Amino acid sequence: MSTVNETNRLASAGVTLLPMANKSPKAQPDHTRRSERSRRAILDAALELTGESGYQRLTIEAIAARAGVGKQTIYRWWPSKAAVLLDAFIALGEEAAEGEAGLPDTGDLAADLKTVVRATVDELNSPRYDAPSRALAAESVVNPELCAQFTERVLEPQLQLYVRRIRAAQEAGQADPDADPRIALELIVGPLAHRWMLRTLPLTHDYADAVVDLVLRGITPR
Amino acid sequence: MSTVNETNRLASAGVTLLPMANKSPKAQPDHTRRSERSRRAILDAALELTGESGYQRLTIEAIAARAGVGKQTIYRWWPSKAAVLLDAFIALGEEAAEGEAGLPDTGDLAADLKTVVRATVDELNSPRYDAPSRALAAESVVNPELCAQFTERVLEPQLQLYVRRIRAAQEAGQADPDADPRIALELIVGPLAHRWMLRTLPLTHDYADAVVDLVLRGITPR
Amino acid sequence: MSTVNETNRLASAGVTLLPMANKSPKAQPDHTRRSERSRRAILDAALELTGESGYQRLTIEAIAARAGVGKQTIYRWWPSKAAVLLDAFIALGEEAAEGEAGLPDTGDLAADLKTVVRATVDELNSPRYDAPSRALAAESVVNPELCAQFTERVLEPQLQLYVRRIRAAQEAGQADPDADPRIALELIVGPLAHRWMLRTLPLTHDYADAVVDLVLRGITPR
Amino acid sequence: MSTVNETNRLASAGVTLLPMANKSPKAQPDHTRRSERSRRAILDAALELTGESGYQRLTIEAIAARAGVGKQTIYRWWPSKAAVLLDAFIALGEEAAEGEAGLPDTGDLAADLKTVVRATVDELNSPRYDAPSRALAAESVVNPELCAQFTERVLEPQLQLYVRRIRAAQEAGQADPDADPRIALELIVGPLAHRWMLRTLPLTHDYADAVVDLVLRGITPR
DNA sequence: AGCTAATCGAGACGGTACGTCACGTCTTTAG
DNA sequence: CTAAAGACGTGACGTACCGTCTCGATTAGCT
Repeated sequence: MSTVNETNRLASAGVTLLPMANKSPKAQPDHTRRSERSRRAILDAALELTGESGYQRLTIEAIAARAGVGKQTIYRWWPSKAAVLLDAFIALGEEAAEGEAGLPDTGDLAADLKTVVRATVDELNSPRYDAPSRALAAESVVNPELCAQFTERVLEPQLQLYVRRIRAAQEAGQADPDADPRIALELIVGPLAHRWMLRTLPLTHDYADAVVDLVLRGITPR
Repeated sequence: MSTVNETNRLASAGVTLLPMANKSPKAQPDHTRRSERSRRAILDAALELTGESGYQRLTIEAIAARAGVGKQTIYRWWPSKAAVLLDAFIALGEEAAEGEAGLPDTGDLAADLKTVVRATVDELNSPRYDAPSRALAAESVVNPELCAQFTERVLEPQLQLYVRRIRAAQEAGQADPDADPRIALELIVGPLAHRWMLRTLPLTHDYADAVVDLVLRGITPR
Repeated sequence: MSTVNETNRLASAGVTLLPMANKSPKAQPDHTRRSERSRRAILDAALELTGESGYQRLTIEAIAARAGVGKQTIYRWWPSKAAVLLDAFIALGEEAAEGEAGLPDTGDLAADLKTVVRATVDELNSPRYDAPSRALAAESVVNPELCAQFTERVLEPQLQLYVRRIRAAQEAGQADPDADPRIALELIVGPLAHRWMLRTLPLTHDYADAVVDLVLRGITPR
Repeated sequence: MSTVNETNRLASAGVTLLPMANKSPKAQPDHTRRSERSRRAILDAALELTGESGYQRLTIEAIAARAGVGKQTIYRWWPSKAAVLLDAFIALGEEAAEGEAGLPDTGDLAADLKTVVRATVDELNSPRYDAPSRALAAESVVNPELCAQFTERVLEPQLQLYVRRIRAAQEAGQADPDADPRIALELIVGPLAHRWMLRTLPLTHDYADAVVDLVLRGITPR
């Protein structure tokens, strides 16, 4: 994952140590010839297997077998099972998200946040998303490279939606203009993530509402 | 880990399926004969190795080798490397904590919380604690049994200290008596955990202070 | 076994490295205090287990468990599982043999040999003796110390009975006085053992008779 | 080993329990891709190690290490260390035997048999052959599957040479046509094997000669 | 009859090897 | 050239036994 991207970054920046030998250690495979069929099969298999028996028991060999694919085809395009799962998870998100514009803006910040936050709670509690997202979260805690990819491609785009919605509220005079939207957002997302990850207490709509209420009380203009 | 406790719980509750055969599958080893020397060596080795090369590369075999111990001695007393590390981490905490009474109570809730929260930030940023606590957190995300142990033995005791301090503030009239201390606490701890786990942004004293301020604004009596 | 005997041999030969310390490495246990009950239980368990699952799967731990005995009680008195089995096998033979005088002597050498040889065939084919005697034979092929014990205590006493009977026949003029009884005996016993050990062809009474006939034709006076 | 052959035998005989599922438990590895280099290294290592420290102390791990090979490469092609050693022993024999036609036939049966039998004695006494052949013999005594392979691939081909030579002698009128060559042969080979295996007395040329003489006296035409 | 020393059942311990699984690399054959 | 297939060297897994050791609790044999 990092390997692929770093190499790409370097290559596209024209950074090569040897005149015509940017293939020296390991040439990048030719993306134009890549089999889309295999790619989909691999991502699907990774999601299925993670759901069936968990990330710990997920193996590259099992993915290859389930996808009807040679192991090398996985190693050629991904650096680790975590990277496969990340791509699979993103693909999963894209299916669902189709044309999602951003957070709703009805003019009522509290209502809009609760709408979104309840949806997030439902997603985290749904079996379809639970296993892969837990896997990616856990791996991210312990694997900085994967974490960077995960936050960059999945998490931050989501968080920026909150930032935008809160800024809009500030401009509309519904929130204290001195409050830092980033911190406000983390006060909403952090507690939900905490309950979900460490299972301290059940993650419910009521809890989500309470969190939003408390935070909004903190950033309401006085 | 959970196995041990559940078995004990069931046994002490008189719940046995076969009249006198609660020893059938695998008798518990005899704790009175346990070698304290080996136990310490194992916990120390687990911490050292986690610090040196990370949890992923941590191996039961390496722990055994470093500790000068047979593998079976580890498997006899712990069900997984995660369980070993949890015990090691708790032992590590006990050394440091010696006679720690609870959160300070100077009468100024904001100041007291900031004191504690800054200390937590320092601890999370210290190399000594970083590797093992990340490992346990990551494992907990994905392993409910370990998670239960982790929250029960490490996390919740800490969180209860916050609950007590906030209650004291409520009784002293410094905090809204209708606010739920549990939720307030999670609004403080959750965001810190989120930044630490997913490395979205640096985890600093300033951030901690800002979180505390925002939350306190939410529960200050009006 | 070898350990025990070598120690004894050295000790009785007055070979000691330290003046009064022939107990230095490992004192012999006190035979007068030995528990007969445990000894029997161990020998019985060894035979049973060998019969049930074969010598290869026989373990000291299983013997101890079956016999209701500590492992140390076995290690105290025997140097190896082969030695245990040898003692067990000898005890088994003694039960059967009670007061057996030697080979029959009806005056007809051929008939007498066939009687004995058929009985041997039956014994080798009986499940009771098969497993332990195969185990001891196999071990003897590969373990000279055990082999020495096995031949000295089991095999040779049997073979000497043949020698005596053949000598008697020579004195009675029924066999060539120049023939070597030892070689004659081995020509009878060797082929039976060969068939039994390597299972080349079935070991039957007819085969035994044919062997005896052929050998006797070789040593009949001309 | 036996598994492979039996499966093949059954399959080629059309004996299958399930219609098209003779691949269910574990597909045979692909013999065309087998590494000859590894095969040789494994067989050599097995012989060396058996010679150095005996069959009992021979381990699959040691073979793999010495051969510079993964354990799995051994387990993929052989079911046990005994099977490895059998193949190694056969390879050893093939080197020596190159173009060996059979027993010599000078017209003098006694002389020819003594020539062969003395050579066998020398071989059994040579350190090069001693350890592996003892190991295989011992294992065969106790392991019927290996025994079947051993007799089929090593022992019987040798024995058949005797049968042919004795038949030739019968046809030439030098031996009793009524004598059973198989039994005669076993009377020669059995005693030698017996002395060698159980070390009752030294295995010498003189003994071999005496055995041949005695047997021939039994089958000489009267 | 009481003392004392060895044996006993039990089983934890440091080890070695087992046979299996999965890794990531490499090679072969087919398209 | 990619892809499926899968053999290979490597290394960790969790288990089974090894032979040694340390624990009370018998249990003799000798005062």
